[in-house]
Amino acid sequence: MFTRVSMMSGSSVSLSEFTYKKGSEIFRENEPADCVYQVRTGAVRRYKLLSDGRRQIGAFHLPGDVFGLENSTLHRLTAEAVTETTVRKISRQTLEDVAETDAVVFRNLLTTTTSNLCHAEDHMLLLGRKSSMERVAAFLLEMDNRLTKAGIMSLPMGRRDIADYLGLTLETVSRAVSQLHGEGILNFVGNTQREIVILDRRRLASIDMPS
Amino acid sequence: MFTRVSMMSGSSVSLSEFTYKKGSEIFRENEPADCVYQVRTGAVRRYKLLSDGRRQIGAFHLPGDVFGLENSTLHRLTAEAVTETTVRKISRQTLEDVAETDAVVFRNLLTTTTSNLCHAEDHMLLLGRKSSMERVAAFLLEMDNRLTKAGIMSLPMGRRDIADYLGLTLETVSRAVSQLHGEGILNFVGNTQREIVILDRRRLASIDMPS
DNA sequence: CGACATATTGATATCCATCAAACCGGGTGG
DNA sequence: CCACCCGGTTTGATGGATATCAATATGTCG
Repeated sequence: MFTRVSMMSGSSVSLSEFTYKKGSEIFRENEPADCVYQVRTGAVRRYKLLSDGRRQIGAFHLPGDVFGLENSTLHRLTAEAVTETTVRKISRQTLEDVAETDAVVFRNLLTTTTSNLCHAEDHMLLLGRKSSMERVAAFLLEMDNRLTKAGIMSLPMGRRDIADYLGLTLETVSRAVSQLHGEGILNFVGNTQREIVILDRRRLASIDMPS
Repeated sequence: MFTRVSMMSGSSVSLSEFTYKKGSEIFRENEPADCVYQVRTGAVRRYKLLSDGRRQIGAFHLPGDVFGLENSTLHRLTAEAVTETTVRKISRQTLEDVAETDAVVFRNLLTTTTSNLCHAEDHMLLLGRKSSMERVAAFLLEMDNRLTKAGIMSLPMGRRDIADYLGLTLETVSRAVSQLHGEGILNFVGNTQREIVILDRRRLASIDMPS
């Protein structure tokens, strides 16, 4: 479970792998941020809650993504495994010690944080200004880019998670997907509603970004 | 106009001050990101546009704030002066050279980026899940924290900017502010609608975060 | 004072949330 | 193997919050 891994720079940090069952919590908002994580398999949702239960998922993390890097000593969102998920866990302190002396590691920290910021900025535009159909189209294209293999996209998350990511209700998401199916833009494969083939990326993209 | 400023660490970088007239553009989305900026006086809005004119302001930057730090070589939002604004401009290359050898400077870069991410994460919750009244209350409290002097908050931005920040229309913002005024939670002073006294922060906070 | 920008207020429309019911697949146990 | 249940999804009917359209008011600047 413990290994030593070089960080492309001569330095190395110890890290360990963990597996989380579907739905289990990885860390909670306002918990001490002791570790940084990298997804190996599965998927993670990071979200904020209001006291009455309203939830906003800020990001999904898929294999390769790094998350849990915080400024303060506390996590600012809760992280949960969407499906069975394995992660690499790196002690924050260890990482910072290495970063202190290794500019490449430090630059990677900055790059990771900046790309999270990038994503958040795009997502604010979606949440503040896009229609429900535009949101769903944007979501499908995002996931298509990140996890399509052999033309089939197998979504790890259910309609509820998608809705809470897009700032919609699950019914609205379902209706939008049904409509796209009816218009021949996507198809379902297998017997779950989570395996999707996008037939017409061009048309999806024009829904996302109306010209 | 040019000065040398120590960065709390023995290093120094050259920087220069610029003034932008109300409404003028500081940089545009997808322009090369050559410089990093710090607001000295005034206010800056950073936003994204859709092709049909819908606008989402991702953040307002007030005196002291750093903005324009990007991952790639391109800016990802457009920045404009909300009012007459002066900024300090630092060459990105210079900053990176210094950061290379000075861990304190590098850490400041990371801290700045992370606090921008922090703000974006809070704002996604607002945009995705809060009602119009909750958004306006949250906005007033945010601005109150950041720029109230002597009990009076003088908003640099108009209703249109507030609306585009909150993902609402300007009419909805205006109605919410009027309602808060009618309920005795805030008052206007002077003869503009931009100078506001918050009379009851407790009540505003309970609107923002319903318990 | 007059012209223009900005803000408020009112009337109506629309998109999406809410409430509700049916559907579907998967697992469990008889 | 089938009956049942259960979580997740789809689909339908209705309502409500906010957008839109429009008019008036207020403030700013020449």
